[in-house]
Amino acid sequence: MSTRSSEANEATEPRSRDAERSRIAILAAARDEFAEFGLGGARVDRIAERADVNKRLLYYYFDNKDTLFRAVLEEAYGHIRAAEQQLHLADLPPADAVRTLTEFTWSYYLAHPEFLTLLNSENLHRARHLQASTRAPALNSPLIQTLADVLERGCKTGVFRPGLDPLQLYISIAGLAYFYLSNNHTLSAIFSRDLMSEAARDERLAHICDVILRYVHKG
Amino acid sequence: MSTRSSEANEATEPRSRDAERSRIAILAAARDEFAEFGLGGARVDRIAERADVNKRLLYYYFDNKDTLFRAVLEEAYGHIRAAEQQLHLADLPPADAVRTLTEFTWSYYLAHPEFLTLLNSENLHRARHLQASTRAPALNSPLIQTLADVLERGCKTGVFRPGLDPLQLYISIAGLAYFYLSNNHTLSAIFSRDLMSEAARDERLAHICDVILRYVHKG
Amino acid sequence: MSTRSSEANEATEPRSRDAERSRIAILAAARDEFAEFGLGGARVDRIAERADVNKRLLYYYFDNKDTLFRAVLEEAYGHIRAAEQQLHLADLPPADAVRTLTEFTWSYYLAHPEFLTLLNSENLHRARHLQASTRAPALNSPLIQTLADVLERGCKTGVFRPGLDPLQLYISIAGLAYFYLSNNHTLSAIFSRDLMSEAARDERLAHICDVILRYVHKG
Amino acid sequence: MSTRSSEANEATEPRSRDAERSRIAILAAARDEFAEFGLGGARVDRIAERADVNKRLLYYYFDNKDTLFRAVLEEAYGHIRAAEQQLHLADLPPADAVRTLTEFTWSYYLAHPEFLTLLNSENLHRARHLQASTRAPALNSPLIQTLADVLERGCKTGVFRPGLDPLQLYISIAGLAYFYLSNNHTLSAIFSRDLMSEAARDERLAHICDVILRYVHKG
DNA sequence: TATGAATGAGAATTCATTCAT
DNA sequence: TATGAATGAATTCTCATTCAT
Repeated sequence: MSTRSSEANEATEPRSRDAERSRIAILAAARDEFAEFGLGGARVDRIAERADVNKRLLYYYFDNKDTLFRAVLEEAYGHIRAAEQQLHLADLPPADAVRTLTEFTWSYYLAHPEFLTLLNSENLHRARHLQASTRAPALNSPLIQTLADVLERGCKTGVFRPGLDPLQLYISIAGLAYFYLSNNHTLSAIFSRDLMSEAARDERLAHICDVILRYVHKG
Repeated sequence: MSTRSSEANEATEPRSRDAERSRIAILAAARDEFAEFGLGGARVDRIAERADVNKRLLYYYFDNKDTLFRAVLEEAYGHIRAAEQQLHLADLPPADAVRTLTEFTWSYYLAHPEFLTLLNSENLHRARHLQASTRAPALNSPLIQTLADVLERGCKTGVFRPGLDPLQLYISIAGLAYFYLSNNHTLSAIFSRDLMSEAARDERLAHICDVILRYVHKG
Repeated sequence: MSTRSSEANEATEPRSRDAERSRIAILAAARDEFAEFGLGGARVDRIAERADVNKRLLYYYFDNKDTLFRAVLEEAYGHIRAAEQQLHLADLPPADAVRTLTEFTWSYYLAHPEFLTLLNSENLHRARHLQASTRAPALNSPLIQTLADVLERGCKTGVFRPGLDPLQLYISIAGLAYFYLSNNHTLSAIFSRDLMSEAARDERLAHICDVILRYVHKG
Repeated sequence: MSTRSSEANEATEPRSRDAERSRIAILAAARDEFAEFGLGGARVDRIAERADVNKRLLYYYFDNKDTLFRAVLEEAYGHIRAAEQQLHLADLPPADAVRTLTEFTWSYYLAHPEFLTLLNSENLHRARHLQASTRAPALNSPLIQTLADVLERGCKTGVFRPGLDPLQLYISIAGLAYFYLSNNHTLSAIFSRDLMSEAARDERLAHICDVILRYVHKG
């Protein structure tokens, strides 16, 4: 991200490099800890340990546990938004765009389980960290607009039904993947099935695509 | 159970000394506390306060916080399963049955937000309380079988597509409602919209029904 | 002790029998619990459990934990004193009497490890239960007088040295056995040896007898 | 370690912030508390008070009460072992060496009653702290070897009997002193005598020396 | 004589955070 | 920028004991 300073600079600003490294280590450690135990269950001591920095340093960079959680959250949102941008949905035929988004959502959640638990924690706390975030507006998914455009294109070309709401659709795409993955432990326990086997996962993705595409397609 | 004294007497009784009542009060208080703060954030002291019983009594009836959480969880599952049974889906035409289940799921989650947060907590803990529960197998939703029957009936009468998987369908119905309600705080924050207004809620339910019914219907 | 009532009596005093049985069960359970965990570590709940009586009953028969401990202690002393009486040292030749007492002391401690831990507990508490005991004087070992007689007899017949102090001798006999058995765990740990194997125990007893008899014997 | 400020300054320093000093203060306080009340009866709060440090600090330096007890135990053993080394028994004539060790043991136990109660506590807990101690092997009394050498020397010079076992002898020397001092409260209560008066103590030491020396001497 | 329910005081331990350098 | 030492306020849980029948 930040353009690393040249070696010449290194001599003059040796500490800024370490500083940045420490910050990043702390954030990564905090993300893992919060993801694993939730905000309430996370331990500041463990975060420091994971980051291999002195606990006091956490408070130097971040004011307190909540601020740190907010930073982790912002980064998590930033990360998925950046990935979404890479999909370039606007360049795809409408049906491909919807399928691509659906598959991406599933894959992202699967690859980033921490994102799900972070969101669960934040919702338990009524999104108060997000509300306190100045970066929150920037986290607003521009995807909704992109998706709106896709739906409109699809409608005009006659492949999609008219009147589709991009926000509802987005939430549905997310929900179909999120619930399965986030609640997989209770679901597996209740239904005595392994929902995370490769076969089960493939089956679920196919099902989700089926649900979503049938929903948007005309006729 | 015990012959409760008349209502007139009840007011003057110094302390209940009614085991069953105490147990129930504790469970209800614990459910509320766990729902509001999660397992980690819940405070035993507050549960006792909410239940208006001596803190020590919690440990008399339940061994510890985890056991109490498990009891709450078992009761929560028992409650929704009982409600599901009341739908009598087997007695309805297939399409009505699917719509009824979808609406019920939405309504139940809406009326019982504690169920969602309890499940989130349990998933954060990898369903370890459920796994320790001897009552877990009984919590297995018999609904899946009922739903399988509904789908088969619908298929035979030509209104539903063949090859539908009841478990996938059930998870989708749940997921479409769950995600919206459980994550409403972050979603509202990110999209700067009030997703819980009556209009928004009605709209979401309509959308969900639309998604599900289009998915199951033939053609 | 108490002459059990005849069957005829049983009908008229059925409860006194159960009562006595409960008392005895409590005492036995308390003895085991105190022996295993010490006074501080003993748990009233566990004593009730061990005795298979309601916890409230402990307080019916004994006022509190300390009183119960005192009763256990008194019984323990009474038991060893009674056993000592059975030795009939006065009827034995002096040397035999000393050896018999030494062997008995070792054997008794070995067979009644609870006696050692009870005494340790009581000493940790500066013998305050014993001081509060009205039965304490009766626990005074009449053995000291008997031993004094034995020593005098031995002295007169020329087998023992003159001037031996029966109390010192008694304490030495006890100490040589007590320390080995009471501290066997730390000794075993420190010296990496199993001091409680049969061979080790036999060896110790032989050593103790050797020490004591050499001490009392003339020349 | 850290250059301690002058004594003049010491008085004005608000809080020590001297790790080593805090650790030592805690250990000393813990030793006294454990000695007085046993492991079970000791209170973490009181230890902190005695040490004049924040209770939380105990957990900073020692993980928990058991670990603290182990540390106290290790130090207590280390202390007596160090003192034993100072006796230089190898440099004394055999008979003097045995007498010196006997007198030292008595004196040490008399001056360090905490050592006795600590051992009693540890034995009540079946030496589990010692077994968990990595320093335990180092606590193995090298005295046994020294004593073995003394006995051999005495045997060769004809003053001691052959075949004496140094471990048995060591345990006997310890036991004769230990029992009298550790159980002095119950013994005093039972025999209605003050066993701790100066005269009584001198008498006991003389008796012990007599017993031990008669045992080792030839003829 | 017996018992299930209830409790206040206190126990060890945890935790986020600050101090002092 | 970094850190070891220190802390107050909880937090879960325990324990002997009493209540009410």
